[in-house]
Amino acid sequence: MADPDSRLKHMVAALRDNQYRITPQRLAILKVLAQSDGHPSVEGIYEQVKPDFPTTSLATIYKNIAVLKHLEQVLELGFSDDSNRYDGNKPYDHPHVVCTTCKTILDPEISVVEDLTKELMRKTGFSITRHRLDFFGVCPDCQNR
Amino acid sequence: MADPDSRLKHMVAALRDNQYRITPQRLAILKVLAQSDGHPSVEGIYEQVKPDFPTTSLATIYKNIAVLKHLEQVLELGFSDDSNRYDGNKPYDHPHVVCTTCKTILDPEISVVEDLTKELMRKTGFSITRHRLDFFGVCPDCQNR
DNA sequence: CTCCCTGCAAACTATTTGCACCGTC
DNA sequence: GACGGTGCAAATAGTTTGCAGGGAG
Repeated sequence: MADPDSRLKHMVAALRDNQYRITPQRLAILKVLAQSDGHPSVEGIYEQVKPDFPTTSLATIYKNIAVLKHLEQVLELGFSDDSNRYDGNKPYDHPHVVCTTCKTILDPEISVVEDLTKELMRKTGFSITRHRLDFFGVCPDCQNR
Repeated sequence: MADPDSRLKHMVAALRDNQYRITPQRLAILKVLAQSDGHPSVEGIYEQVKPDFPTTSLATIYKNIAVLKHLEQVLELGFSDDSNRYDGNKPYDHPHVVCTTCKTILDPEISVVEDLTKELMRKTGFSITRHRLDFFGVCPDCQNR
């Protein structure tokens, strides 16, 4: 995992470079995304920002996420049956392991993804540029209950 | 791919076995799902059923899909940024290759999925029961334009 | 001082639900 | 004939948009 503090600085720089202003609310959202290993939801970000900015609205969270997605500074994990989750640490495609009980999301180490992509391109003729690899199950903690 | 006709019979049998009635509309929806290699959307099913049943409503499609999901006779592929797609031929988890231009969805042959799952279970301690593996790119046809 | 950003409320859209009539079993 | 299914319309929920005031640069 990247150092959260350097991730934050990198995100701020990316915003400045593109003439986006650094407002306190925006900074608070960035901090949540840069520090979180937990892949927070919009609601989760909202809850974490609220203590500092009680009047914050969900619309602001959504608007900022849209900006960060556009600058490729956050990875959006959409789950059609659940709320979206966001990864500000590794804003690029990578596999996830999801606990269906406690909703924890892990970033496992996998090496074969590139090979797999190449194999598929060869077999299908597609030029593949993105992927979404999710595995669902129950985490060790939830198994022991 | 399974023989569409035998898939249809299998789906009808699954419904009968669970005391669901076979209405003409329901049968029409089953046919679309059993025969389609194209992984249709709700809207797509709707369009294909309409010619035979002009008064069909989307609600009926949704209700029937809910039944079929419950009986595990259809695989739902939710895309948070797009409408859901359905696979009635292979109603179990398997990888997909999606063309981001024409929205075609292929079922590629991949062998390593089981190995990958086992590796992840060993590394993470999760007990993994489901997966969702999507690769996105541009299909050969769309590349030549 | 300019103009982007925020936050409220209203709008939107895909999906779900309620209910009366219809048709399978 | 009983009761599950259909189809219309209304409800719902997550997300997006419009707009006026506030604050970063």
